[in-house]
Amino acid sequence: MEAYLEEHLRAVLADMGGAPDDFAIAFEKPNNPEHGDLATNVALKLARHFRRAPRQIAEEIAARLTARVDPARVAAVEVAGPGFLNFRFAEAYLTDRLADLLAAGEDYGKIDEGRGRRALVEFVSANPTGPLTVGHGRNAVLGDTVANLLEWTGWAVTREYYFNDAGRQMRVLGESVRARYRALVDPDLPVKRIKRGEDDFVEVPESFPDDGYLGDYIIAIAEALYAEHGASLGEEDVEPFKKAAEEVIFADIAATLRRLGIEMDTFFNEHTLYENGKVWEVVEALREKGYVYEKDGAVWFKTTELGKDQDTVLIKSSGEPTYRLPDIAYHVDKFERGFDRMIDVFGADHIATYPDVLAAVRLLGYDADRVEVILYQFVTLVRGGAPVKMSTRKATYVTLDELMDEVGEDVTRFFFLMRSPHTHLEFDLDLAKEASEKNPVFYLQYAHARICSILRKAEEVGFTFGETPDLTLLTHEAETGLMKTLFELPEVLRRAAAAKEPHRVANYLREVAVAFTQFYGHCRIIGEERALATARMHLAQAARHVLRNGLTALGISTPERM
RNA sequence: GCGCUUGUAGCUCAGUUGGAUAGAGCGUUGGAUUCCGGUUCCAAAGGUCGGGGGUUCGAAUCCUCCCAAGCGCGCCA
Repeated sequence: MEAYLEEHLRAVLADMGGAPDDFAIAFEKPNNPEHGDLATNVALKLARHFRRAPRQIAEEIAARLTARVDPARVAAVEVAGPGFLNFRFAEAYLTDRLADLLAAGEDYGKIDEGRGRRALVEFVSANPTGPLTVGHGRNAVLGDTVANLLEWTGWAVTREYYFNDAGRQMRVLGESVRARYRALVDPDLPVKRIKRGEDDFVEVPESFPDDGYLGDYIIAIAEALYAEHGASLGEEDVEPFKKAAEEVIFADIAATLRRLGIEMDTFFNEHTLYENGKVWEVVEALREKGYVYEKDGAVWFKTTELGKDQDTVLIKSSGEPTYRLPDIAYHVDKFERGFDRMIDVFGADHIATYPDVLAAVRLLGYDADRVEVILYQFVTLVRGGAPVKMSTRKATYVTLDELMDEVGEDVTRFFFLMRSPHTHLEFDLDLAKEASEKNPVFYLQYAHARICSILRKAEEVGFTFGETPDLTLLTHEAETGLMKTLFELPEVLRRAAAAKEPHRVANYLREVAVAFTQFYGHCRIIGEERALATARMHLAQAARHVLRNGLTALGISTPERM
């Protein structure tokens, strides 16, 4: 419709003496229904160009446009306010689109904008040092849902998890397990106390690292090792302990993700970047460009020349790279794999690192604009009205699994999605548990279940989808209102995907549910005469498709009964 | 001190490319319902869009200064 109107509008403007060459015509959906179905401000924009009052220009455009457009599509062109042009759609246009929606069914909302192009979404990317926490949850759900949205808009998407199992973190993890294991082998070994928080101490074996991981899962891993190997594990080598911990923890992470409906396509181990030499190639390439130098035995990246106030270290004087270097090499690898778009999801604490990575990638000749970052603000967990400090190492966290146990998988996903990624998310655990019955996700699922119930019942009393409906019977305000809301789905999904903001879909679905309940309140199906009932059945079915497709894109289930 | 993000109703948050009377949920108050699912609906009250200045036909939205909060600013990741 917008393309149709734009075409005629441009023709009209040409007749009136022409608009500037680069003149953009924008349409918007008015908030106020009295302002029609679509509006444009072209007359306001052109006031200066034509040197006439906007209102006067609008009148002339409206008159010329009315003579051109097909009355079966556009019922009215009106001038309002300071010079807006408001368009009112013809009923026939609505029913045609409803038929299209019903024909598309479970594919309604899919567009092929990204057809033939490949996107990589990298998310979660937590090192396997412990179970996923609430903080990871926002990352996981955002990444997966953005991937879904890209798929709905035609992209071929790869979901990737990047991790490092060779660094210091992992060594400490192995040492933590080993210390617990030793205590099992010899319960009489001396113990010490580690401070976990204010007046909160934990008793650990003496060989336990001071910055070790205190979670109970470490003890469980040690117990499993003891059960399997007895006292036979060589205690000097930390490797078997690390390996065992990594395996167990990764399996746990994968299970948590699966529970959330997330299936990764690839797991990328940072280690491969050392094995294939990519890391050193990056250093040399940057050195050739003149952006690398050595000082104090370390290798530095001249980020000051890129606008930062300090240079950054790529390789420590110990010879060990900092995380930044493999990060750069990793992104180079992504480019070499030929992705058209690369999306990184990470928390606000990583804000400082990615400009370096992008700058390096750009220096190496890649189009850094293809790398997009979803930077989400932190989740503050609130329990009993007070914020909970969370640390994986100190095991003072709430795991994602615990959260799902408490509020359910669908609520967990929806909760992380209903707000813009760049606002701080206050997660009140007590409220989340207690309010589960009035949680917005239930409202949406309930609307869907109710539609299913109505359709079941309608079929029981003899109405059927086999009959071709006469959709022109749908003229009630609640019916046309519902239709107009339903038709927004493709555009909402497109914009949500483009902006990488799933919360737009969540907000929209609420509008759909509201529009449906209004329809439900005013228009009955069972009890109406056959033709009208059949038409309304189809409208309800259309609402069901939209709710289902939208919720599916968000990764949320759509039960037929609740 | 510098950088990024945020500041909108009592609370939690939407607000698209600068548009018309700034919206929703929760909460509060009042009301509806013999009904296809009461996990429902309707209505009211509630606003200095953090503050000042600027840009223009028009600003919550863009620019600038100030205030406040979160995060970051390491040869940790």
